[in-house]
Parts: sequence; C-alpha cells; structure tokens
Amino acid sequence: MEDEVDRLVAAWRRERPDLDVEPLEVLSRVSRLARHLDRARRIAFSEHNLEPWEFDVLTSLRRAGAPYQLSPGQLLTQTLVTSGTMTNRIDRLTKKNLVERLPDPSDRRGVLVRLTAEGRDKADQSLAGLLAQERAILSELSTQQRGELAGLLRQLTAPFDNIPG
Amino acid sequence: MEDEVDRLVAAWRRERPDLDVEPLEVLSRVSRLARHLDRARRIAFSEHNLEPWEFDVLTSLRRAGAPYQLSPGQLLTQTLVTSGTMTNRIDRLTKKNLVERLPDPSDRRGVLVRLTAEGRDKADQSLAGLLAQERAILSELSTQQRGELAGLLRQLTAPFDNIPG
DNA sequence: TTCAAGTGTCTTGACATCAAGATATTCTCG
DNA sequence: CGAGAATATCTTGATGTCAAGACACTTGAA
Repeated sequence: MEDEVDRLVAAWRRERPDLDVEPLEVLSRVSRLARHLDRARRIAFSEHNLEPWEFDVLTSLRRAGAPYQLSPGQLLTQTLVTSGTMTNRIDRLTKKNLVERLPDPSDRRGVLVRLTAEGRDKADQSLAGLLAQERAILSELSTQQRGELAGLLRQLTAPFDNIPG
Repeated sequence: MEDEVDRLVAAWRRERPDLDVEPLEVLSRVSRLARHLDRARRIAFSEHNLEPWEFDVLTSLRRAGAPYQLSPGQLLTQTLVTSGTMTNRIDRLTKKNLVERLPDPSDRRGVLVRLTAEGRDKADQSLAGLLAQERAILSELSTQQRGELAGLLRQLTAPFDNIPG
C-alpha cells in the first residue's frame, strides 16, 4: 500500500533528480507517524478529560514506582521538553491536585514532584486505554515484524538518548 | 545499545506486571525519535533563519513543481496541521514574501498559495541541508536496514494516509 | 576556606497551535 | 431550478511551548 511519503519522494525525484532523497523514506515517515499518533492520542484521552502532556508527566511518575516522585530535571529527560515547559506543566498539574511539589531534602536547589493518589489513579486508567489503541495500530504487523521494527528504531534513538542531546 | 524506551519498558514491567506493554517498544520510540528529530531540525534550520514549520510549507509547494502552487487544503494533508494553523502560516509567509495568495480561478471559495522566487530559493537551499543531517542520523543503519525500516513504517502510516484520518 | 564554575529550577515574553464556529461558495438531487 | 448538505477557508479565544536568562545553591580546585 502506498502512503503519503511515497508520493512525496516521487515528487522530489521528479523535481530534484540531482538529489538523493532516500533518507526521507525513513525519517519523514517517523515524523508523520508521530503526528498521526499525537492526534489519535489526543482524541482518545479527551474522553477521559486528559491531555497528552498530562499523560506523559503522570505516567513518568507512575512508573518510577513508590513513592512516585522525580525531580523536574528527571522529568525533562523523559518527556523531551524544555525546563520552562516543565515548570508550567507541574504548576498546572498541581492546581488540578494530580501532583504536588516537595523540597528535595538532599539538595536545596532541587524539588521533587510527587503523584497524588488521584494522579496515580488517572495514570493507571489512561495507560490501559493507550495500550489498547496502540495495539490496534500495530495490528498491521506480525509479532516478528514488531520486534524487528523496535530493534531498528532503537539503533536510531540510542545515540540521542545516551549522548547528551 | 540500550535507549530510554528500554528503561521505560523495564520500569512498566516492574510496576505493572499485569499489563502487556510491548506496543510501547515501537510507538514510544517513534514519538521520542520524532521529538529528537524536531529539535535537531530546529537547530540546523536556525542557522538559515528558518523555522521547521516554514520548511514544511515551502518544500510542499516546491515539490509540487511549476508553477509551485497548492490550495491551503492540499497543504493541510501534507503537513498534518489544522486549517486555522495553516491560515496563520500562510499569513506569516506572505509577510516575509516567501509565498503569495491568489484566487482560485475554478472555485471562488478557494485560494491558491504560490511560492515566490525567494521562497523557492529558500526551499532548495534548506532541503540540501536537511538531507545532509538526516544522512548522518541514518548512518547507524546499513542500506538494507534502512529499506526494511522504511517498509515497516509504511505499513503503519498507510492506514492513516489513505483512510481519511 | 573561598570563590569561580557548574547545576537545577523558575521567570519572562513572544509566538505557534488547536478546537470550534463563522462565512462564502459549490454540489446534489428531488 | 432551488434548497439543503457539503466543502474551503478564515476568525476567534484559550492555551502550550520555546529560548533566553535570572536566581539560588552546590561542587571542586587551589
């Protein structure tokens, strides 16, 4: 089945036959698929009055395990947003009683963000919904293909995640 | 090499051993890689005073071929933004003399957006830069692996691109 | 011990995005 | 032909994000 990137690549080969546009076959698909996933997540979460950015923060804290707390800096590396954005997110989640700020006892510059009981419930509920949606999207692929795809993607993400990006 | 998604999946398996989180192996990597790519593009383009969103619109028009014009609606399906966003983008690109709006002669509801000469130059210059950057990122993979990866991703993007998403 | 460099978080201001709905035109079909 | 449905674009208002820099605390080297 043809997709929009096939058409995009064909158009470039017609307009700019001097360029090798093969990299787009992979990376334009990654970017476009991520945008489609964002849209789908936004729609799915809206049924539970949850925004994608709220999900990202709450589940980061949830999977840290009890007592469900991380520093803003740790949340940054998990969510790939800037520090100003994270400050703003924590403010808003605090107002909704989903997280609370605590002083870090071992570093007085620092803060710990902790999930409230309500926040934990919300994280658990929404994760199940997300997994169901993602399973449907991935039903296009066999188990073996999903494994191959994960492995290939890991080779591209690892440099970003391990070298300070 | 381990990446952040390996750690994320391991954490979920510890915290929620009752759930099958295998879908995250693929789709969390797609989302995270897209964010890394966005950041890298933003940095690379900033050297030429270009924003990623400007690149997306200008190159969509460029690869349409002479006379380098598309309707706002066609630009929507290529860039995956909402119509209000596209109106705003066209406004801003018009102010910078990179595109111009023309009435559509065949549909009086419609508009055509056309690249100016300056806009075309900018598109051509920035595409070469993007391809160089993407080639470096993809150097982790062999030619064959890149082909496999593109094929697997196509299976996931095709439903979004072909069924009205 | 002290001070310069480093680190962690927050503040600020500009701006891009979205959802929802308004408006104008075209299409469809009785 | 005419009315209602569909389509194309724009408007509006709220909100989320970023880059840059400020501030407070910690670390390391002399």
